[in-house]
Amino acid sequence: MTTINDVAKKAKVSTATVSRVLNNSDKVRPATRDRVSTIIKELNFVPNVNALGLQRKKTKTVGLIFPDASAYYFSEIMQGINRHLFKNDHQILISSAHDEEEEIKTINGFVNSGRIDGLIIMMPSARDYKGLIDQLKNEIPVVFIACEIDAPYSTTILLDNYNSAKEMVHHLSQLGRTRIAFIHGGEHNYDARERHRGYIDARSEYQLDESEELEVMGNFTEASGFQATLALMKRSPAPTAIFAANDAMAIGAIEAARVLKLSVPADLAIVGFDDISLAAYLDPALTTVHVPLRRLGHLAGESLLKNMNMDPTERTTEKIIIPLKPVIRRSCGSEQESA
Amino acid sequence: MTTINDVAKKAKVSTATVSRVLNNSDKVRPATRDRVSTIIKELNFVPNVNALGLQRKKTKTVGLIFPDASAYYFSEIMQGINRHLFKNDHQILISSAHDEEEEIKTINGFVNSGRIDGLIIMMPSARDYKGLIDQLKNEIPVVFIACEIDAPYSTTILLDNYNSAKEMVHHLSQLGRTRIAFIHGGEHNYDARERHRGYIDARSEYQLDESEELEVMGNFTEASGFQATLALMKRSPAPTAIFAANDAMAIGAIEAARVLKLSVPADLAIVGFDDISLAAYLDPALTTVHVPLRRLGHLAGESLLKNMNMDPTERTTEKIIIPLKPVIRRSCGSEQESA
DNA sequence: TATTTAAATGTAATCGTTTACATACATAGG
DNA sequence: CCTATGTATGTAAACGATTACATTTAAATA
Repeated sequence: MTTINDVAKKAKVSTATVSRVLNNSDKVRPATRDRVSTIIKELNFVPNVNALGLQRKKTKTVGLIFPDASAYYFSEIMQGINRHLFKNDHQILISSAHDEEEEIKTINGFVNSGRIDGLIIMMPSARDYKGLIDQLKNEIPVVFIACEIDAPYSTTILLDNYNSAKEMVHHLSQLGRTRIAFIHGGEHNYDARERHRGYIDARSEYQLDESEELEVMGNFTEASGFQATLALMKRSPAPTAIFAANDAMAIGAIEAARVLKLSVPADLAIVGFDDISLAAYLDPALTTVHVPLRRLGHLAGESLLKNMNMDPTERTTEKIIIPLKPVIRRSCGSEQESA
Repeated sequence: MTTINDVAKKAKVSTATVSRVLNNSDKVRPATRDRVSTIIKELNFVPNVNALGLQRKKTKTVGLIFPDASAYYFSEIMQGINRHLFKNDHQILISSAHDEEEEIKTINGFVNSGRIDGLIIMMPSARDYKGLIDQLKNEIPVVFIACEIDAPYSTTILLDNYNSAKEMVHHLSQLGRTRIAFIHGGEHNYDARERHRGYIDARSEYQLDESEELEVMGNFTEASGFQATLALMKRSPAPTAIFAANDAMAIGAIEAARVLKLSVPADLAIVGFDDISLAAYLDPALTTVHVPLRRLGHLAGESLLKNMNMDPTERTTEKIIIPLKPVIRRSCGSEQESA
């Protein structure tokens, strides 16, 4: 690996001068600058990031912690983050962990090792991280995605799951469905809980059937949506609509309806949440809630970068809630078709 | 940020002793070790990675370069890589770039900056990287995924796209389909090209219709599969089967068939490639080729780590080809149903 | 107890940058 | 031609760890 010394020697200048050329700061005589630049290119010299980090206490790297599961969610969000950070010459260091303990250890390592300048935490299943957060706040800026953590001096980005879920239930009720079932995504997932809460509140607000029988637990997979639907359709009276907490489960539900020889939406309306790219290509096309994942990622990257370039004393606590729009397609039994 | 000096001072020992405790090497008196360890925990001391990297010339970080698109592929593979590396206490630095020029620059930066100890390049659209590869080989170990690069001293992991595509065509021909169309994934994608090659060779090998009319270009999206199918069904005679180069396009094709009031598989068999999780839940369930992405990622991580722990002079050129298995479901018109 | 020997600890150079400060050089003014 | 002044360059100390080598301390031996 070529170092600044190699360049300095070959250019017959001191390392200080090379450094000045690299950072195109100060006054360097044009002739010298050219000579040094040429040699830098000649030797394909790239400054050592460890030395840089040690000296500047900045690494131009942000950490990204994400859960094991939710690969789809993750990759889309990450692409959004990456686009923005790449433009600003920053790198992303990723880590996913299985349990909370591992996560805390990882975060601690990230933060206190001088490895990163900022951190994005995507942890829908987070519980109580108070202690950790207190550590975080003075060190580096943090952005939380889909965590119901009330962390000072950090940014939290949330989807407006609650209101969109309500809106979806409202839409179903407008179409005359009064017995609406819900397939839950998992007790330990923030988004799933919020969607469920919206469902529950809407149910009572719009005076729909409120039996507990209408709620069943899934785990965000097609298979769980399939099983859940089989179970739900054994209730009597059977539900006339199913609201799945995500599209994958809705797809499982549609398949279950097919197996049960039920027509969707005539016999049973089915709606999902996420608007994955193929939702429009299902039969029937799936009514769902569109979640702008790339934009979410973009916002996260943007907010983080902003805070990284800010004096720590000026940082504020920010909460961004992204409104979501239902996408009405055929599976809910609505006549209209919208983009 | 607490440093080794803070620890040393508080424990009334030299930094050398603290370092020895950290690396639990050498002989440190148990009493001293305990005292130092306690203080390390007390101060929540984590060694600075930049200092470590500078000194040890190892960063316990591997780079991962991936294309802008293929989010689904990417996230699955990445999870596979991450699982393995996390266990071995390594971090992943990711970067995606738009064009080849950007990619080369990124790689150059990664390799020559002392940032990473190994590199995984996922670049199905790679063309001619000879120059770059020559740079790479002496620096750090590299694993290529889905690149048809013949790089010495590196590992290349490929899917057996060619043979599986042939097998799929063979299967269709066995079912009596002789006019099989192909929806291409894109000229600049290695996997897509290989699948196409398999299709072409199978077509001639099994004496099927070989008209050029039967090939149409897509771009791996549902929408392109949809459009491609509309176009294909205008040929006369129309194809009796469509082989889409990935599942997303197959889904688009199924939807197109629906619009055209064609029954799948009776009128038109449709098969895909990838076996995404919901393929089994489509109507009809999609016959496709299963691609073990996590395993691919795992293999990549494993191979890279192995090479990183190897004396550079002992490194070999390795090529791993992952065999793929067709998953026969209903969309091809086969009676049998397999896992 | 004095001496040898081994074990524990400390000192200081090193890794590759940046940057305050010191110094050399060039230009202009007298 | 000499000095003043500003500009270009060099010197060396940091950043936070590791580690050869030196030194101190403790244990073992006589």
